[in-house]
Amino acid sequence: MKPSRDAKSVYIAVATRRFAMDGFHGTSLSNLAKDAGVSKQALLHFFKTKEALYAATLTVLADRMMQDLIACRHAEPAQWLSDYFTTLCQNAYADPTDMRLVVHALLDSDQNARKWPLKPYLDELMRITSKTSGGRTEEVSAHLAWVSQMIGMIQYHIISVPTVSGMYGADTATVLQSEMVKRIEHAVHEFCSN
Amino acid sequence: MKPSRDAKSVYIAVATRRFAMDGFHGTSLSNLAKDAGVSKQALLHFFKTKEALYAATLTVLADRMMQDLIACRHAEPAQWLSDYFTTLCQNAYADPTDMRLVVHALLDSDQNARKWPLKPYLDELMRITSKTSGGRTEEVSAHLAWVSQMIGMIQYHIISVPTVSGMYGADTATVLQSEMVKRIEHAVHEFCSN
DNA sequence: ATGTTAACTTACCAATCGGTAAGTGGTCAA
DNA sequence: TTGACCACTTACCGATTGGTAAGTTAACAT
Repeated sequence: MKPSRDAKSVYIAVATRRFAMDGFHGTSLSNLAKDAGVSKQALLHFFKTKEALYAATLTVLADRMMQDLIACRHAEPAQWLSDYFTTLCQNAYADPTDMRLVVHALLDSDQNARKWPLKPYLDELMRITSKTSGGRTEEVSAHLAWVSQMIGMIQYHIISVPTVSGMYGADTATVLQSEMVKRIEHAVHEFCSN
Repeated sequence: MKPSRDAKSVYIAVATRRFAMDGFHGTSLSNLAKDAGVSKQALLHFFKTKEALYAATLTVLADRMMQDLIACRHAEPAQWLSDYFTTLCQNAYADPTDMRLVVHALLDSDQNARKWPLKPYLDELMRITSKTSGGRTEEVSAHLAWVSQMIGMIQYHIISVPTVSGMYGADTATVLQSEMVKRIEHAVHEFCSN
């Protein structure tokens, strides 16, 4: 056989890009096959259905986001969060794929009982949050609210970049990006020094 | 003919719900026709293509959001913003259609040169923002950053409700909602008393 | 009464959808 | 050498897609 021992992960990478760009319904197996340079049955050989391939991309996405979070580990939880959120945002400017995929998955999640693999990632974020001075002994929902607010403003900001750029010009969009990073740092600092 | 003098707006209403739920690619003309109780050619009689119908729903959406914003008018700009954002969030709990449609449109916007009808709405929000004590004489991008952050956290929060509810239970999701409204008010107050 | 027009309907179309069935060719253990 | 297996292909399927063409029906102005 060909040197494609990791063909499966290649297909997932291709699918990740397409699903992030066009969503589940906007992506066809033919498109994915064309992107990967194989017939669509090559995909169906590894993933029995389109749904299964989609689920696989979400699982890999969840692992990747968890890794990125761990990679920013810092003794000071406030610094950890600040580093992570800012690098998350900066990386997304270069490649918004992951952020777009998460939002697409959120929009799809209600119409079928699809399991959500990002829960461990959210739990870890809440665990770090609870160790900051702003976290204290409050309830879980308070941590969840803050984490939800942070990743919400980041991910929404990322997916709105093309639109903002079209409305107000690329220059304004660029300034907005640095402005947004400042706001992220400010939000972390304000919460943790509560 | 039937009393359907306003059939066109009925079709737009049906399409709004469907597009908000399933996105552009996840919605078919057959579905829309079935929802409206007519043949799909009834839709194509008013809107030459599926794209045209989608564009019409976005235009009506933009008008509706602008109206909702104006309806909250208040002499004090900070109060205006606080009232608007909280009612926007509260209404979305009962009917997340509009918020979902906006996010779907954001995700679709890069793959074709689709005009963005929500610009006047954003401009109005920035105008109000600039009149608060927090707005002062700063640059436009600063207002845009704050407005983007606010509607981002609200809309993202709304579309994530089903997922959060599935992950942490309906009770936690309910608590999260009231927590989020508090965070909105806090964010407005913090910005305007800068 | 009659012609026009708006608001539809039925019939139909090529293209594409996700998915099945049946091979094909290369690798590797025995 | 052989046979099993894996990655993959070609061929094909019924269903559905967005959209066209040609009526049909009712309201209304003349």
